[in-house]
Amino acid sequence: MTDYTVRAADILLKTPDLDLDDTLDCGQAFRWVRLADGGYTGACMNTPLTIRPTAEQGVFLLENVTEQQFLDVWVPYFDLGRDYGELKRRFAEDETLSKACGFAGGIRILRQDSWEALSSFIISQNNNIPRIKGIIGRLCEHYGGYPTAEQLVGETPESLGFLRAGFRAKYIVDAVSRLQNGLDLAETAKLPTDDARAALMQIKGVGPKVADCAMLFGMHKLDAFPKDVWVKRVLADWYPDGLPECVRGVEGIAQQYLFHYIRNIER
DNA sequence: TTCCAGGCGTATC
DNA sequence: GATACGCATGGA
Repeated sequence: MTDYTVRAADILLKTPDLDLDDTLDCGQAFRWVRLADGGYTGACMNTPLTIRPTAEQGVFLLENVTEQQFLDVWVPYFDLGRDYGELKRRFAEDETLSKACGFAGGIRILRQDSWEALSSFIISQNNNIPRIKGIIGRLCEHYGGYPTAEQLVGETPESLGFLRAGFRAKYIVDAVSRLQNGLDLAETAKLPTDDARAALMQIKGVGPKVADCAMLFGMHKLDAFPKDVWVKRVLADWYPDGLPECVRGVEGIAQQYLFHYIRNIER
């Protein structure tokens, strides 16, 4: 379902069901910057990438990427092993989901680094997307890339004042401390979703919503279903009796289509 | 100016 | 367990 060719220092990727705006600017990752030609520049932790659409539908250029790097980093990052076409056909039996998939059919769930996702969504709480991007931008500028938890050891809410993250700074500090004292995100990712959620919620500032975002976007646990203010509206308006059968096991993917849909039609 | 944002901790019942 | 309120900051 996904084909690619090596072209000089670049990779030419041919894949259906990917749209860069839908996937890289839909509120699941906060570091991708849109370029004038519709391309994006960003990174997975500290592996940088510029990806651009080409004149041909469904064909993308990944610049300065080796074949090894493509296979090791970007195939998993863009979840290229999963058939989203098949998924959308399953979702089509539900009227609202069908509309959401029609609105932005090029959404994919990125496999982000677990620490980057966890810390990003700690920052996201009671915050808006432009400002989340600002805080994370200052963080990366200061550390010359997204800092690992180890790099943040020794920081205090005061020393992180330059982020202007407000009350969230102390939550980042607590997360770093937990990771230094036995909480292992790679091990947590192997737990059943309910157990992983409980483990993450030991961190101050991590409630059910942030935990589910960390699991969905940073651990690729597709049954995690983050309920933010927008998704609560979706549930109240369209699914008062619960989610449809067709999303079972991949509730998180459905969540992202619905989140993007309601955010863009209700404004 | 006021309201609100990909929520959560705390107090209170 | 449910509900009410404060919280840092800044975009709209």
